[in-house]
Amino acid sequence: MNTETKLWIERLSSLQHSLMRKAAGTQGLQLVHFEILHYLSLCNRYSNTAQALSEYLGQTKGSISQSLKFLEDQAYIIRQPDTRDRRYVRLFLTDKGQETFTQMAAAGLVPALPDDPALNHALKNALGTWQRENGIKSFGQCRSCKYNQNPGEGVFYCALLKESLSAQDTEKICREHVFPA
Amino acid sequence: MNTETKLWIERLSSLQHSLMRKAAGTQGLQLVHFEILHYLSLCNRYSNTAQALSEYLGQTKGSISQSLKFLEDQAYIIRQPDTRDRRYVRLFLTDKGQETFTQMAAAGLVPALPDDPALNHALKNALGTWQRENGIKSFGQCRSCKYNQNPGEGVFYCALLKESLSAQDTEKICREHVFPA
DNA sequence: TCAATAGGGTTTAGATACGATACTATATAA
DNA sequence: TTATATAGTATCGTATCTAAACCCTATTGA
Repeated sequence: MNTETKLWIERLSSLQHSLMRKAAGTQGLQLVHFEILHYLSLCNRYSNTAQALSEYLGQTKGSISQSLKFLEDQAYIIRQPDTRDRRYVRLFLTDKGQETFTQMAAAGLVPALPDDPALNHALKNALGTWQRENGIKSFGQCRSCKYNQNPGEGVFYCALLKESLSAQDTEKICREHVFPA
Repeated sequence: MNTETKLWIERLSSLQHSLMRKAAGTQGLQLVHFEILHYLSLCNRYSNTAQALSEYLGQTKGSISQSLKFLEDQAYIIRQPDTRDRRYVRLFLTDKGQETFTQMAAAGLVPALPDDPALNHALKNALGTWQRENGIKSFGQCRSCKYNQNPGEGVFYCALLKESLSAQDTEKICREHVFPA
């Protein structure tokens, strides 16, 4: 069993946690609120639900539901029932929510990292391993998903959900994301 | 600003959080208790204090103090005042604490990662950058610290605390750790 | 057709973490 | 000797978290 890699990830993880907690505090928000706004600014149109958030953040549905209630009361997000499958409640950032998140991110409160392709590659591998061994969702970008197809120039297609995607769509993170084998 | 690297680290971080929370739950412990036992099993003899734990886990002293009280009441750790500087209270795992932690770790409840030297190297760089730019402690192993010297075969010396270290000592993580420039 | 099952979401209650503050005690510096 | 800095503890109010029970909707299959 390797311990060193986990050590570094744990360390980076707890550092990022405390730094983001501070950043959220400057806007009168809790860490989890910042994380939710962050997720909603990243996820695609299939993944903007409470359940997906619960899986992404590793918290129970109930806890997420409470946080969403707070964020809706404060007008950071809106909740809209899905018209096709009325079990789903779709989540959207309001202008206020988008602006608040952008401010926090742009204020440099969250530390930047050097852009290292080798690091990205290695982290992807590590996450892929966890995903395979623990049955956990990876929430990667569509363009790194095994279901993503590229039939023409700038045209993409999701073989799982059977819908066409724009180039911009493939930058979003998705609940159904699976790494290629 | 690079976003992709941070995304992967956030994802690995929240995954590890929820997996470790589950692992702790199997022993009737909270996540923070598991993290404290973990830290105490890793840190060197200069770093086994409440203050160091507070810095390592990014939580307030008060919160850590409460958790330590619980762990001492349950006989997972003992607290001993330092004889030289009586402001310090040194923390030690009891046999029960060590055994409990070993069980959780060995049960495979915490996912393993592939041992990737490139990943370790890249993570070290990222952490070093954060450390320099945010004045945050890295808590690395002594053998990767700029104060660590190697005057002879298997003999090490800490130039900061001016004490000699064994090879085993240099595997421990230290509150005073600083990456070389 | 209609029960059975599964999935998404909410609510509630109890436990707990967290930040802030005040406080004690020890060591170091001026 | 006084002032300052550091380590730790105790307490209180707020808000989060988990777990469990529950509701609603969609799908399955007999």
